[in-house]
Amino acid sequence: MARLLEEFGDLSEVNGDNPFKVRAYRNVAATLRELPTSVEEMVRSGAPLTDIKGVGKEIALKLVDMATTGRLRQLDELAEIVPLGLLELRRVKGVGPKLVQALWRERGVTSVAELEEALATGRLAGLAGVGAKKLEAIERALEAYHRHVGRTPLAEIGAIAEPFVARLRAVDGVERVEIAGSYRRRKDTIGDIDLLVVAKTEAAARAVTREFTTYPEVAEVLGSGETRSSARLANGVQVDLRVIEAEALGAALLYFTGSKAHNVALRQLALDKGLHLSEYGLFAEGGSDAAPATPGAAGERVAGRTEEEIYERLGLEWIPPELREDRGEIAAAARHELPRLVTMADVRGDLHVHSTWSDGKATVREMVDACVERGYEYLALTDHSKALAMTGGLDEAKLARQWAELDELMAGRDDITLLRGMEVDILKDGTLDLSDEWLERLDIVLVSVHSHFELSEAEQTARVVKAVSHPQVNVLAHPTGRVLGQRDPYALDLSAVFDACLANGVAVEHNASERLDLSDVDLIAARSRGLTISLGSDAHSVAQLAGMRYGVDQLRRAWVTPGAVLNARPLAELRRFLAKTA
DNA sequence: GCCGTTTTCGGCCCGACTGTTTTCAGTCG
Repeated sequence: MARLLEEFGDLSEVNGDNPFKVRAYRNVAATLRELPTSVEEMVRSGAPLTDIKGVGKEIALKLVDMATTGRLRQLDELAEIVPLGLLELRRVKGVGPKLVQALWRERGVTSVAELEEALATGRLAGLAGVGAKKLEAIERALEAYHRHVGRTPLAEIGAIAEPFVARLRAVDGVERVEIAGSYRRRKDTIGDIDLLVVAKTEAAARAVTREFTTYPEVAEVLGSGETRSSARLANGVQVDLRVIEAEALGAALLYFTGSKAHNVALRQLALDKGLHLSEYGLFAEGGSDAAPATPGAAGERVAGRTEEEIYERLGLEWIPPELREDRGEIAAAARHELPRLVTMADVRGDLHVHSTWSDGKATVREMVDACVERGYEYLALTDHSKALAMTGGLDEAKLARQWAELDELMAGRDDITLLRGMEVDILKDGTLDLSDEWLERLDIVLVSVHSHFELSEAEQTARVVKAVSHPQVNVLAHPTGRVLGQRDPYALDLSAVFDACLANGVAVEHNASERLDLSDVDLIAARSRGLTISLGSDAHSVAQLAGMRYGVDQLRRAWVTPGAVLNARPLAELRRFLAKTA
C-alpha cells in the first residue's frame, strides 16, 4: 500500500498536480511503512483509518480499496495518462518535476533511454530554462544514474567516511568536523554522507573546502560555494560538506542529522512556541506588528551552539540521533521519558559465533580469545548443522568431537564462559536438523532458515512457527532472511512468528552482520510485544565480532533498553532463560 | 489531500546553489 501511494504521489507530481497533495500521499506512504499494525487488520477490526497520521477521508477510501482489491484504481487510471518512464527520469539528479513535464510535454521524452537519445541528437535545444550547462549537468547525472543506484550498508559507509573526516580534521584552522545525516542516526543503509565543518577563519574555511574538493577519492565535484560543496566519490557515494559558524553548530548538527520528519516536527514545535528553527539557530519571532522590524534579521537567536540548548529551549530533553525519526520521540522527550537505550557497554557476550568447525575462518580458540579481549563474560559457539553441507555443518558425531575439543580448550580457564550452541537449520517441513537427544544437551539452540526461500507466506510461516515451537529452541536467528543490498526478506507472517516465539520462551535474534535482520521497524514490533532480543554478530572471523556495534545501533533505533536484550543479562539470568525457567 | 486550544479556509519547513536570467525558477537536501 505504501508503495502504491508513493507511486501515485510520484505520478501526480510529474503530472503537475498540487504539490501539497503529492506530499500528502508521500507522508501517508512513509507512515504506513512504520505502522506496527497492518491496515488490513485495522479494516478487519473496524478501527478508523483516519486515526493514522495524515489519513483523511480520501486516502482512507483508497486504503480500504487497496485492502480489499490489492490495487489502487486511481493509480491505474493515472498511469494510463502519465508514462511510467517519467518516474525513472525523476531519479536522474537535476531532473525535477518541472523539467520532467517539459521533457514530456514539449519533447516527447518519457524515459531515461529517450532522454539520452534526445541529448545525443540535440533535440533538447531551445527548451525553456535549459542551457548548455544544464545539458552537461544532465549528461553527468545520467552517468551517475547508471553507476550508482540504491543505498550503501552502514558499515561500508563508515569505512569510507571516517578516513575522509580524519583528513579534513587535519587541515590548519579547522575546529570541528562532524558526520551528520542518516549515518549519525545509524540507519542500516546510507544514501550519502553529510559532513559539517567549523573553521576558525575564512581562510581555514576555504582551505577545508579545497581539501574536500581535491580529496583523491573524489571523482567529481558537483558544486562548490562558500558554505556548501558536494562531490561524488569514485564508488558513486555522494558527500556533502557544509561550513558552519561555531554559534550555529548545534542547529546545523540538528538540521543535517535529520530525519526530515523529525526536523519538520521540531520546526512546528518551535513555531507553536513563537520561535523559528533553522540550520542557523533557534530564533525569537521577529517583525511582528508590535515590535519594529530588525533589519536583516528575523529575530534574536536564543539557541544554536549546541543541540542540547536547542532541545532544552523547546522544552525537550536531548534526543539521541538514533531516535530522530518522528516515531514519538519528541512527545517522549517532552515528558522526559526517553528510554535508557542499550549501549555496547551493556553487551556481556556474543550469542552467535562460527568457527572452523563449519564455515568460520578462525578456530574456536581464536574466537574465544578475541571475545575475552572484547571484554565479554560469555560467548555461544554456534556452528552450522549438517543440512548446510557447503559450510561443513555438524552432525551428531562431529558435534561430539567438537565438544571434546571445547572441553580441552576450556579446561581450567575462567576468563570467559563458553556456551555449547549450534545454529540448527530449519528444514523445509519445519523440523530441525539435529536429533532431540542432542538438542537437549546443547546449552543454547539457535534455529534459522537457509533454504527454500521461495515458499509461500503460509508455508514459510507454518514452517518457522513449527520450528520455534520445539521445546529445545532458544533463539530464532535472522528471522526474515534479508541481506542488505543483496536479498529481500522471504514471505513470512512475522506477527504469527513473534506470537509463537513469545508463547514458547524463544528470543528473536538481531543479526549484527551484513544482514541487520531484524530491521529497526521489525525490532520495534518485537520489543512492543515484550519479546526478548538476542544479539549475535554471526561472526565468521575475528574481525566480524566487531560488527556487534552496528547491531546495537539498530536496537537503539528501535528504542530497545538493556532489559530486553538477552545477552545484556548476567550469565545466571541468561541460563535461566535458556532453561525456560525464567 | 490533510488539518485545526487562534483557523472548516488557507496554510502546508526552509535555505543554498546553479543556471538562466537580469530578478527568478528549479532542484536539492
